[in-house]
Amino acid sequence: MKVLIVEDDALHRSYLNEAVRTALPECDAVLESENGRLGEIEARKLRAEFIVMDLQMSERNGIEAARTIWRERPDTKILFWSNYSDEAYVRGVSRIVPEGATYGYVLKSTSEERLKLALRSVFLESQCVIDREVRGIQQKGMGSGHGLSDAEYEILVDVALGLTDKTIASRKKLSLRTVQNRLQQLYEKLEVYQETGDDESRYNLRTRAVAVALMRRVLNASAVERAERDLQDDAD
Amino acid sequence: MKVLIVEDDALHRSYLNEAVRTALPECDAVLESENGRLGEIEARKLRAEFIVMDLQMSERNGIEAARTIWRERPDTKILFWSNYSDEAYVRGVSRIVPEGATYGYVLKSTSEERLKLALRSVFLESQCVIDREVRGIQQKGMGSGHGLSDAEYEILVDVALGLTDKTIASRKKLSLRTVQNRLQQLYEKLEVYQETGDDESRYNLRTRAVAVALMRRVLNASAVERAERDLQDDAD
DNA sequence: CAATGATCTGCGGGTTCCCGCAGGACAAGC
DNA sequence: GCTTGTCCTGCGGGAACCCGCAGATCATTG
Repeated sequence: MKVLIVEDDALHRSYLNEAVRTALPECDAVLESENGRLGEIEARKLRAEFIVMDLQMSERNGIEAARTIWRERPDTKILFWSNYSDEAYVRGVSRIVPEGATYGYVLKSTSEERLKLALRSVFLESQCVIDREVRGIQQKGMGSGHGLSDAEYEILVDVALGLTDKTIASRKKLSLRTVQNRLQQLYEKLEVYQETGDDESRYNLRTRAVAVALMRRVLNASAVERAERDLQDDAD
Repeated sequence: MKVLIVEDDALHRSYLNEAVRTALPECDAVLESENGRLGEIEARKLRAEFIVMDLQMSERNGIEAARTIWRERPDTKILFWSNYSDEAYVRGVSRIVPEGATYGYVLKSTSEERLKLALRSVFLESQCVIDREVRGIQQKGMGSGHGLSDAEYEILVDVALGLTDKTIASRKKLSLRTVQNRLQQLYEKLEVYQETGDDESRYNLRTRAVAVALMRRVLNASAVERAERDLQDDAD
């Protein structure tokens, strides 16, 4: 049994290494990579079955790395180990996990016990382990209150990329008006409106929505980057 | 001599603690806070002269904490200790450092030696120490090539907040047309234009500029948050 | 002084956005 | 069947945007 660690912070890397060794005595090799790009290569070379991986790394972040790894072998078990439970990351992860794959998502702030437990649960028992806090974020998506539906999130990303309504319409095969309707929904969900209708201090709703999404951590730079690549890709 | 550590990651916190104790044997107390808000309170209570502090923390980030601390006692010596050298952070820091204050900016990836050296230089010799990599980013601002001037950065932030041209004009006491001119400059610097002028795949320049700035790390969520607070403040 | 350049400002137009109103498609329920 | 609800679509107008053209200010330089 071999475990691959993908993490760019040296301190956390050695901490993880130690945790893996003590939590999984049946493991006979622990490999390390220090960013997503190297992680992918190592995983391919190793045919790794068990990976624990950071999100937010410099070269290529965890989500992108995980996506290509899972594309090659969907049965790989991956434990994500992240600083934050931002909606953008949580959404990003659950968007790429293949049908029936087992994975975990634990925060770096959780205790060593919980981490070790998660390692055993995910790797040995093929059980998905998601931190309570992360779970909360995940469900906001469906909950009636605020929290964006998939359609709304999609359009948010397109807008954040800087596309026009018309472009979005043709990409998504929708009428212009439909796109604008969805934008309207999005504005409501994000509670974006013209503010003091007076004469001053108005907003450009489109960019304001992006700002609010950023501040609420619904969106972040790496989500935009991922969308950008997808855009370049299907530009053929 | 007392040193205050403000850092939300437990591992890094204890690593820092150790580094401070060995690098500064003349130091007789090392205190710790685990986010910006608590750090401010602790600094005030302690009348701390020496602080080493993380940027990107949950409750209140390092830049905001440093700003209030420096407002109360501008002679406080602060060593920033950050994961990234994003332009947004570098700019954020140099924007708040008071006249003649001494500070440092080192990356978490630098060696233990360099860290200890920086601790001694900043705290004992009142010498500013800025990592080479960070320095590079800092100078891009003035360098002829790309890299935004202050005027351009200012307008970028206002746009990213979601303000209208007109609103920006009245806030900055400029004519509408001037604001639009600066936007034009900004678009050029960010290399943002309509792309394939054909019929498809056009951009909304305004939001596209924000997207590009995000991807180039000129802007990030906390920069937007800071701007948002400033906006609320001078709304009187 | 004249000349050059950078910056601010106004005008005018074409385009895009924001959004109310209104009609059509389709499903669920009394 | 009729109603109610949700979603997509078109029309039209007012506002905001992008931007070329042009005049005005101000600093620098030969």
